[in-house]
Amino acid sequence: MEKRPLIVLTGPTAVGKTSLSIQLAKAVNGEIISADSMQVYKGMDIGSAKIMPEEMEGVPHHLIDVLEPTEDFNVVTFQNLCKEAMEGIYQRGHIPILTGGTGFYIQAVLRDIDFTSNDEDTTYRQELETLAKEKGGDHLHEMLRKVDPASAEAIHANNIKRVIRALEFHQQTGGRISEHNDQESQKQSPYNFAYFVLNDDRAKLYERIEKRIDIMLEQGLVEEVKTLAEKGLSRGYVSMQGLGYKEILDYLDGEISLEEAIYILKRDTRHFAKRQITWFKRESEVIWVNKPDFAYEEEKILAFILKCLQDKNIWS
RNA sequence: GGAUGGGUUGCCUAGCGGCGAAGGCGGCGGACUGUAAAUCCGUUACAAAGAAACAACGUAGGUUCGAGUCCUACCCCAUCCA
Repeated sequence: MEKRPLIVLTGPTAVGKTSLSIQLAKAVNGEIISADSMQVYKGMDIGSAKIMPEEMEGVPHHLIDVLEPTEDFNVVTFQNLCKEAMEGIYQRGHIPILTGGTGFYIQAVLRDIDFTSNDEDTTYRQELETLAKEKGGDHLHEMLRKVDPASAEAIHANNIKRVIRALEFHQQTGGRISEHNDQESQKQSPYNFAYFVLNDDRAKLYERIEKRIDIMLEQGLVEEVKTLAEKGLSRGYVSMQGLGYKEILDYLDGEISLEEAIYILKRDTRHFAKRQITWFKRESEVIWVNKPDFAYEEEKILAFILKCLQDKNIWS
């Protein structure tokens, strides 16, 4: 079977993915799928730096504004929605462009990772969470060591979320997540893809991040979060874990000053960008696009991307 | 001018005679396969392939086997009083 084409355009937060993605989509007659864990939520526009309809220039966008902030979102949901969107795009004879900064989500689709979807039952997970609170992370880690030593070796005892997932996996499937992960990591992508990572000098990137946050505040980030809070959204929700939301929520709750909230937001966004870069460095077959190499000119970057697509024979 | 508190590695801060100096922040690096904008780990004077040695305690002296820690003088900072 012939592999279908897929373009990935990603990079750390605030590098300028959105604007480039529009130009690219227009050049290749593509449709954009957002690989972003926050832009899926309605009413979370400013803090997630969501693209607005008037900025789309007629390019179709998918997976933006599809969930209420009260709903949970995770890789599996993303994977399903994304595949669905891709089917439609292929049927229309277009090429999907996966854009967004959530590396894990991109990987899930690109490598078609199998998450052995089990039921939605979260009681065991909740059990483990209370157990962790009562007996500590080391206790859970010991439990894991007994059923899946390789995972216990790989996952630090303090990383309770991942220890819990490994235990949950074992409980649900009877297998070991370490073995499952090994298998999945061998997989070849079912797509004929090109994976671009837009990047910039670290100092420049950090400058852009801080400037963007200042703009978000001017645009009314605090008001946006206040509106969400009035609807009953609190830190317990997945959506409220987003940068810009949790910090402002703390401010609105009177736990920290606005000044502190902004400081923390900027700092954590810098950290986040660094983590994204670390992720992309580890991904294989990525094409790095460093903005300074192109004198920061979007036309030059676009020309380079188009040339890569040709060389890779994406449309064969 | 006087009183008091203080000057420790990029910043904050611990230390109360054994310090080859703890911790936090920031910086840098890394992990990640159903919460991923989440969660977690490592590292951090300089030079070096590595070992050893040397590298931060305002300055200058002194006491002591040994001083960031005690004493003296001086410089600077903060607060208060004139």
